[in-house]
Amino acid sequence: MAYKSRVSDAVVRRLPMYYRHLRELEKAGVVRISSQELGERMNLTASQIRQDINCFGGFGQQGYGYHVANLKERIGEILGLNHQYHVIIVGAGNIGRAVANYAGFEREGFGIQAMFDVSPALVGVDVHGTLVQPMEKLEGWLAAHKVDIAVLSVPAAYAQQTADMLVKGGVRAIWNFAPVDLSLPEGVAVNNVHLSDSLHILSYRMNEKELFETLDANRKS
Amino acid sequence: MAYKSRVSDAVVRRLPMYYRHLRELEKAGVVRISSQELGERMNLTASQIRQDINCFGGFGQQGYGYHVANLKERIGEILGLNHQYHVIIVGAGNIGRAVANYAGFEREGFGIQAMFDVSPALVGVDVHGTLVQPMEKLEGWLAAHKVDIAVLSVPAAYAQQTADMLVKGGVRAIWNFAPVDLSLPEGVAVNNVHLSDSLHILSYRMNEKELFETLDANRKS
DNA sequence: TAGATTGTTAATCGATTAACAATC
DNA sequence: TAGATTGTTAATCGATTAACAATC
Repeated sequence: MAYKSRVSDAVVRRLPMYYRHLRELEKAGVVRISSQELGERMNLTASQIRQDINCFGGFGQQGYGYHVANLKERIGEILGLNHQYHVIIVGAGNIGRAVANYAGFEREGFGIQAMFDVSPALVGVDVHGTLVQPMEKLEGWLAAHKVDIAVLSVPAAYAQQTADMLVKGGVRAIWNFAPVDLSLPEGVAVNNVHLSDSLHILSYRMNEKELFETLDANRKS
Repeated sequence: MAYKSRVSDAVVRRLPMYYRHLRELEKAGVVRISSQELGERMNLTASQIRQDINCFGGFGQQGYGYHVANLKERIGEILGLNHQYHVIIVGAGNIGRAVANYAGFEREGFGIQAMFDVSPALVGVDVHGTLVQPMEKLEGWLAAHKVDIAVLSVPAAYAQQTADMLVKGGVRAIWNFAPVDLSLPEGVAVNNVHLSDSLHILSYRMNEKELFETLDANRKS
């Protein structure tokens, strides 16, 4: 039976945002906060915040609000940030290397164990302390090591077949940077970073007003 | 009066996805497609596809479906991909450089005109044919050149103030990679690529089942 | 013309907001 | 205790799906 998430995507997408704001508040020395205040800060309604948080339990206290450090901790746990993850990067191009060099992830428990690429020019190169291995070694690595998360940053044309190999090798989650909608079996988590989609949305937004002026004008005539 | 988008965010987020799939179909030599078939391919209902497309006009034909190349072209126009954009990159760290090196954008009309960074180690470095300039030159550059889009890839702590300077300098759109929710005036478009949020969502999803088993167990007791 | 498939209106479903009783 | 603010139920709003008449 397919596992059906109990929490809507809309809520899940807001969780990291809560975490970010709470971390900032904690750093700023704020001890308690009401849903009202947090809502003003984040541009959400107080009601929505209380609903969101209550998907996971009652972490507040009537008459008081939420304890910032505690709520941050709880949401961190909900996000799975209290675990350690073994991460590999498949595809050591611009994006793969940028992810590897991003120091923050290591600190948060996402430790990069290995990197792979097809290009002979990249094989053997040291990226942030990890040597790039040839792609042929990927299958063997998966057989010999536990890998929780794979960063998939290969060209679009190879993304699906590489993902299949990762899944067969026991990878539980794929952070997908290839501009492709992967089809994966139940139980394997994915999240996409579609850079070009994001840029296209930006260019849509900057032109929307003008676009509808044109469309409306055409409809009249 | 604030400009209110006529198209919901849910629809806008699907537009680049349509564009991607139609481009693939065109490349594969598919001439026409029905909303039914496209829906199966994209995991959407036929009804939703027709509703989405009709936000912008009737691009199909009864009894026939949609002409792939034509619809792709129309959606490209809707996304503003028929324009040329002047882009600058502010912050030449890992992400800024990865974006600069990504060849696809240049081809799509997003031409990188300049790059800026505070770090003396980066100033003067050639990134994909563009020399990194010191951050002090940013204000002058904005005064002297038309800039459509700024890629904002500076540390979180400097993101808002840098964005303010960009807006003052006439930038119409910000592609924000800093893990911050910027506050910007009406009329300036933003789109965020929050990498760490995305990774946190992934880690949530891979742990959700287990999380609720724990939460449910705790509730019983 | 008959068949297919859109464009569009109506029905349903889910997410957000409002309201308020519970309780710290 | 009185005041504040949550947790939670009910009302509203918007997005998705279904249905079907229009039309190629």
